[in-house]
Amino acid sequence: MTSNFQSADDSAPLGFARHDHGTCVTDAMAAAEMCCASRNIRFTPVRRKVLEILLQEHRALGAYAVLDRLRDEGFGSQPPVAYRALDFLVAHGLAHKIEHLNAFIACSHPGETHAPAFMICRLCDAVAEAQSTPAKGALGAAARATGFRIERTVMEAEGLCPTCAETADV
Amino acid sequence: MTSNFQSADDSAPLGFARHDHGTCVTDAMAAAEMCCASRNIRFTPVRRKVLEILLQEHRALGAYAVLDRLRDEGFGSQPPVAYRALDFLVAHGLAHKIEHLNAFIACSHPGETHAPAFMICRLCDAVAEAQSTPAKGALGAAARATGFRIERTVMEAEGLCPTCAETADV
DNA sequence: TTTCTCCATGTGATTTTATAACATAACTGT
DNA sequence: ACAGTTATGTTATAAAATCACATGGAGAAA
Repeated sequence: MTSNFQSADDSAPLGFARHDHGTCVTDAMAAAEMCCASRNIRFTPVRRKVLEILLQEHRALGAYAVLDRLRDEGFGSQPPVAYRALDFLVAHGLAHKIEHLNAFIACSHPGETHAPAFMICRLCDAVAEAQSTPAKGALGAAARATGFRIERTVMEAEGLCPTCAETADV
Repeated sequence: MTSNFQSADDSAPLGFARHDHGTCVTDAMAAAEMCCASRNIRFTPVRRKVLEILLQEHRALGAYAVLDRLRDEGFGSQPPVAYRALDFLVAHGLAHKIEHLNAFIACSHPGETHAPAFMICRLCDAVAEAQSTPAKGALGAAARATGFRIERTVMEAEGLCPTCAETADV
């Protein structure tokens, strides 16, 4: 079990809006292929499969949820298999880790170098990715003031997505 | 093991700068007492002790590191003891969780409502707390644009603190 | 003061998340 | 074809977090 998994068909939340999920997965996979080819990094079957899983589910997925799906597809079934593929995807900007959830999600803007920021709905677990500009905000100012050299940022907002916010309202 | 614990004496990194650690701990504890009293919440011995531990260490500490110290002080030695006290402190703004490290740190600005942002040195693990202004940055703009209602933010910058940046430079 | 209730603590067991260590296989460049 | 490197598979274990339930203490109600 583990996967009651039907969102793969047509529409699913991205940025809290509905969209054509079928082409979105296909397009993203194609973009990832290109990205890996141009950078001479190896987009192996496990890695490809993991990205596909993340894209299809289109929400943050725990490593063990990914692993379940990998096992179903005939890949290795031990944690390192999933973690290694996920680490690869994260390292190359094809996926991101949501620290607050200990979960992973496919990147919405692959290719571009970017500092992602996430909005995470605490009710329905939908996740939207936005671009942050760390250097411009209060954090950037603090870093400049203290001499801290920023290499990577984690920006996650927890709250209510538009849909759940409406429902929650009295 | 577990506690080579001498930073409690005099000076330690806060905001990557040295400061009088003795009075800093005392002052912060006093502020916490006041804060709890005025809010009618119970600042019990375990909770007090955990905050004291975090303040003394003055860096991000894992729950199990805190637990080790609690045991040494004669408190319960099972994980929930530490997690419950930490949850309490976090819930009331007396401490924060650094998601990226699965660790906890005493708040530098207790009392004030605030959206903390952290700068975490990946070499020496020093952590500095700054104030962020989520509503003003790119995240706030994205939230307004999509209708997302932000309740809490996690902002963590990983990189090099001034000291380590110097050392790391060629 | 006694009792009741609520909240906090203590403890054992378990779940979830992540890594270490090592053997095998597959690709890369020569 | 070979050596060197990089990826995969597997066993085992570590680290982080929660569940479930018993006990204890403070304050309110009788």
